[in-house]
Parts: sequence; C-alpha cells; structure tokens
Amino acid sequence: MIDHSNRGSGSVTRERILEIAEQLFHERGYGATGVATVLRAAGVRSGSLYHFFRGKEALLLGVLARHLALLRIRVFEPVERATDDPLERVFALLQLYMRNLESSGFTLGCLVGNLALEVADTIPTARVPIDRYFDTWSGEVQRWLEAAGGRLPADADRPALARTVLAVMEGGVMQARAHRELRPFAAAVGQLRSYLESLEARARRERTESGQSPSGEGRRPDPTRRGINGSAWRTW
Amino acid sequence: MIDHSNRGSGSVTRERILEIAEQLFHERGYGATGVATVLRAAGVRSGSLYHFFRGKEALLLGVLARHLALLRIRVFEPVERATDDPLERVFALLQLYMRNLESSGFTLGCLVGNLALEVADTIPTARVPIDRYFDTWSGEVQRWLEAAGGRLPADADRPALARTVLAVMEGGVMQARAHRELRPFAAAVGQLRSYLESLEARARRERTESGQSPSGEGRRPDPTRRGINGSAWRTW
DNA sequence: TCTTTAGTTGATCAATCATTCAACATTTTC
DNA sequence: GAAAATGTTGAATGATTGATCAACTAAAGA
Repeated sequence: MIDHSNRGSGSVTRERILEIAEQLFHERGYGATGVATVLRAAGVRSGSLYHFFRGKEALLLGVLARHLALLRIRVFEPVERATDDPLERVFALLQLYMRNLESSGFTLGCLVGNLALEVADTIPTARVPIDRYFDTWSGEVQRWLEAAGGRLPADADRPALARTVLAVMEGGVMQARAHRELRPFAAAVGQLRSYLESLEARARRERTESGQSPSGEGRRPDPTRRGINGSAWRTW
Repeated sequence: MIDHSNRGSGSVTRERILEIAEQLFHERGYGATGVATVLRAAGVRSGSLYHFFRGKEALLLGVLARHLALLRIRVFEPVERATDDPLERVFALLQLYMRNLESSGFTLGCLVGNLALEVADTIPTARVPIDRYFDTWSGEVQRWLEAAGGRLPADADRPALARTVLAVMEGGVMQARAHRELRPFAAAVGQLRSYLESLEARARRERTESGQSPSGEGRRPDPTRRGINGSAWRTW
C-alpha cells in the first residue's frame, strides 16, 4: 500500500486539484460535489487524484489544510493593509466577507462554516482542522482587540469578544445568503460596532475617573473571571 | 400527472415520513440522507413516499413547512413559559439551543441553519421557506425587545438587535459543534448579555436625566435612521 | 546508461442514488 | 353496494457514485 501522507506536496497537479476542489466545495458543498466533477474541472484523470489522495475525505482534509495555510495571505494581510486601527480591522474583516458575498451573488460566504455544519459530525477527522481554523480566525481578532489596549475596558473579555465577532460573521453570512441581501448581516455588524463603541466610551470614562493618561498600548487585561469556588475559568 | 400539492395533508403516513425525514436531515444533512434511508426508518415503501411527495426536493419543502409550523410550539412557547421578562426570554431562547446541543452530543443545532448553508443556492425553492423561518425567528425576538419598552433606549434598533441575536445563535451553534464544547457559544451569549445590559444602563441614565418616570411598556421607538439625503432606511 | 521512483492513463467495478409504475388494497362518496 | 378516490406495494430502471489497478510514461538518482 502506498503512503499517501504528504504525497508530492509541491506537485502542480496536486495543487490544481486542491484549488479546483476548494472552489467546488465552496460553491456546491462537499457532498454535492462528485469526484468526477473535480476531475473534469481540473482536467485530470481519476488515477492522478487517487495517487495524491487516499480518497474523497483525504481530498477534503487537503483542501482544509490549504485553506488554513492561505488564511493569513487571503484574509488577515489585506485587512491589516486596509487600516492600522486595531478596532477598525475588526470591521474591515467583516466588510471583506460582505464584499465577497455581494460580488459572488451571495454564494460564497465562508467555506469552513459550510463544512462545519455539513461534515463536522459525519467526518470526524475533518472536525479538527475546522476547529483549528476557527481558533486561528478568532485568535487573530483577539490579538487586534488586545492591541487596542486601554481603548477597551481592562475587564473586557477579549477572547470572548473575538468569538462573538466570529459568531456575528458566520451568522451574518448565513442570513445574508438566505435573504440574498446584505441587510441582516450589516445590521448585526452595526450592533457589534455600537457595542464596541459603548465599551470604548466606558473605558474613556473609567480612565478619566481614575485620572490616568490615555495609553495607546494598554497593559494586558486579565482574560479570566473568578468562579464561585475561586477557580479561574475561561469564558470562551 | 398527479397533483402533489397538498396530497393527504393529514395522513399519518405522510406525517411519519416528514417526522423521520426532519430528524435525518437534521442529523446527517439533506444530501447525505438517501431516500432509501428515510423509507427504511419510516417503515414505508417508496411508492407511498412518492404518492405524497413529487420527489426528494418536495419532501424537503414539506419538512421545512412543518418545521416552521412547529416553531412556536417547540421554541417560543417553552421560552415564554420559562420567564415573563422579555429581555430574559432572549437568553432563555439561546439557552434552549445550548441545552439541545449538549443533550445531543453537539449534533443537533439548528436544522434551518444547516439547510441554509447546504441548499440555499442549489435548491432555489428551499431558500424561500428558510428565509421565512429566519424572519419569524428574529421577528419574535424583535417583539420581545419591543415589549421591553423603555428599558432599552428609544433609539436602540430593535429589528437590528433581533438579527444580531439570530446571528449569535447560528454562529454560536456552529462554533460549539466544531469545538464540541459550549464555551465559544456561551462566550458570545455572555457578550450579548453585556451589550444589552449596557443598553439598559444607558436607558436608565437617559430616563433620569430627562426626569421621566420608568414606564414598563415604553412607547414604540423609531426603528429607522435618517440617511444622508434625509430618507429613512431600515438597518436590517 | 540503467534502475528506481513518481506520476498518469482510462477502462472497469460494485454500490448506491432517486425515481417509476402496474397491480393491489383500503376508504370515501353517492 | 357499486363506483371513485385515495393509499400502498415492491420489483425494476438508468444514472451516478467513489474507488481500483494493471499498464504506461516521465523524471531522478547512481
């Protein structure tokens, strides 16, 4: 038996298969995309695909790995180029998804979100990279929120906030696709903005009350809460 | 050709097929559920199913119609029994989804959310009932928010807030299923609570400033904003 | 140059897919 | 109680599914 783990990682054929499969999985979903469709679109015969991937599930894992590897280049870097303001980056990120929705006629939202709901239970091995993708995505948002330092209250739960941003994105994408309109998505983003502004306002208030100078990079806040028994637990 | 529209609406067989199909679509998804699986689980032969439904897509539409019809009994009524406080009902609603996730081993989240991402593009006729389901869901939340009256600021956008609650639910369910933990969901719900509390605090402040008495049922707030050209537009 | 490894071909497979329909059974209508 | 409408049976259909593999070619290493 052939060892398929890492077969021809650099091969152009392998890359083309992954590229096409990613596109088709995003447009039609994993189950609805036949291997034959991938083969036809990639201009490749079945033997080649099964030379690089043990089967369709392995192809899915390859697509997910590639998708995660490209997350920074495709998403974070454009957003970070768009604005230096760490809090505005949150909204530039959400706007990126809104633009992609609109320019694709509300078909292309979040591939990983689609797969999370479609295969998380039926293909257990796929759940892990999906989970890791969400971790990375919200982790970057969390870093932006932490970079905002004292602009947010010290006790504001940044990890939980980052998970909320992800929820608003996925829930917004879902509603926008169902509605074929950005409006419900934009409404949720507007409320998120209003929430962050209220947090900034509170931070300003507390800062002037205690007579502190506005520090650009605030000290790292404590991201934990105390449980009733005194133990620390993470809220996300 | 037989007219399938409304074939034997009350038939016990038809009802059993819908019940089983709903369950299987929720557990495995629409595409991954074969008609043969539905037939076996329902203890029915193919002819019966095709007597009531033109095909698999029509079965899906039947499931969606039934699911919408049961939304009040299954979701809203239990929540409204749980608490009279209109704002607490929002969180009782979210808690209902959390409980269902946990008791099903993180497999059963929101059927309509799953279907929205799986078939919204590929089965255009299904998009309409999915859309209507989201409308009804967020519409009820909106009604609760409006029932909170003056406890929320007059300018708080209740329809947009309701859409945000829906986004938090769907995004939270998605993350919880990917993580196989409630934590990310609970984190987002916690932030939503914090947001609503900040809105309540502001409403209290503005109420005392203008010297008004706290009214249980506030006058209906203006759910519109003024655009740059003076026209009103809905934000959701 | 010879050998080995990597990559490609495409016919072929069994399994599953959604769907059909003539025959039969039951219930309703008049 | 005859006729009509409604519901049920289950074998059969053709299309599509993911996957296999022996034969072949191209590239890499000695």
